[in-house]
Amino acid sequence: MAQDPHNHSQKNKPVEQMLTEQGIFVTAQRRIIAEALFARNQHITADQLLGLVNKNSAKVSKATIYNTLGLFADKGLVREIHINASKTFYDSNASRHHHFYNVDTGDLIDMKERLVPLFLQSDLPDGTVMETADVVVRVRNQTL
Amino acid sequence: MAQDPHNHSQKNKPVEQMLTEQGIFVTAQRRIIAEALFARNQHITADQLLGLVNKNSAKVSKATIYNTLGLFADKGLVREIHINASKTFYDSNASRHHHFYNVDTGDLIDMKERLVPLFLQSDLPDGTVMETADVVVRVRNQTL
DNA sequence: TTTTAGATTTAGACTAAGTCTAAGATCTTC
DNA sequence: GAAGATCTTAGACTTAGTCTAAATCTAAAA
Repeated sequence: MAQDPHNHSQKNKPVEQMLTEQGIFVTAQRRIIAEALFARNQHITADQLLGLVNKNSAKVSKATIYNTLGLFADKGLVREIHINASKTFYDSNASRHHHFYNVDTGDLIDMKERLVPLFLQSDLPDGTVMETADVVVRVRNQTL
Repeated sequence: MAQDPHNHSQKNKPVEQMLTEQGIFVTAQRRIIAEALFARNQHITADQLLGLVNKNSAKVSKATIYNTLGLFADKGLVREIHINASKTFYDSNASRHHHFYNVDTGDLIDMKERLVPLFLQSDLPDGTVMETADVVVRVRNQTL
């Protein structure tokens, strides 16, 4: 059940406030993870975040990284972007926007807002409500 | 390098023609896989296709299923739809359309064509060309 | 028709992202 | 501080997908 905090600039709030506003109980590990994750807008994998958080001495386990990213995603604080079966990014900017993925370089690039499609409730399958709308446009380097 | 055969009704062509038109050498295994895959419009996983093809006695190996689906995707005959890290569908209808994914039921549902966004070359990152544009809208069952 | 070289297929080992388990730690409230 | 809930953890486990190296197939040359 994703909330939609429309957190265009939540990165400026203390992470404690971000979490409590979404009804997330603040723990030491969640604070550490949130500090690392929301320090800036970034596209990061679970593994990269694990490394970042434990850079000097282990502080948070792999299971907690996954649990916490899942929790944050449920609450709408981060967005999961599934590129393929073995590449999932977490986007610390959860505001409404989408992505270009360069298959040659592996870069994930933000899409300009005007390119984002809108889906109305009436467009959805009967009896459903929207959770997330993800657009990934795969591009490759132009061959001259 | 995905081609775009715009194969709205390639399912009516003999599979041999579909493959040769895309420059794919026809082998026994590729014919078996293509027959099963393009018999109808379907969203199917690699594993399901492996089971379908080998229903009575083994005919095609797992490696060949993956290799062939990858080849067909490269040539634009099927579309890969990445739902999450452990769920990838192959869509035997490769024509331009997108999907709703119901997280409660696991159903993947075709999106009406008018909802499909368009991306112009000028919208893409500099020096890149579009490969595929995938839209997956995640929905959940409405709670009354 | 045999040879040859390249392409294809295969079994099964392997990889790695992510999940699970069950025990321990931590917090809340009485 | 005891009870009970929630959270964290190490490390085992699962599983989709990849890799490898040998065997097979194909087309066409000799």
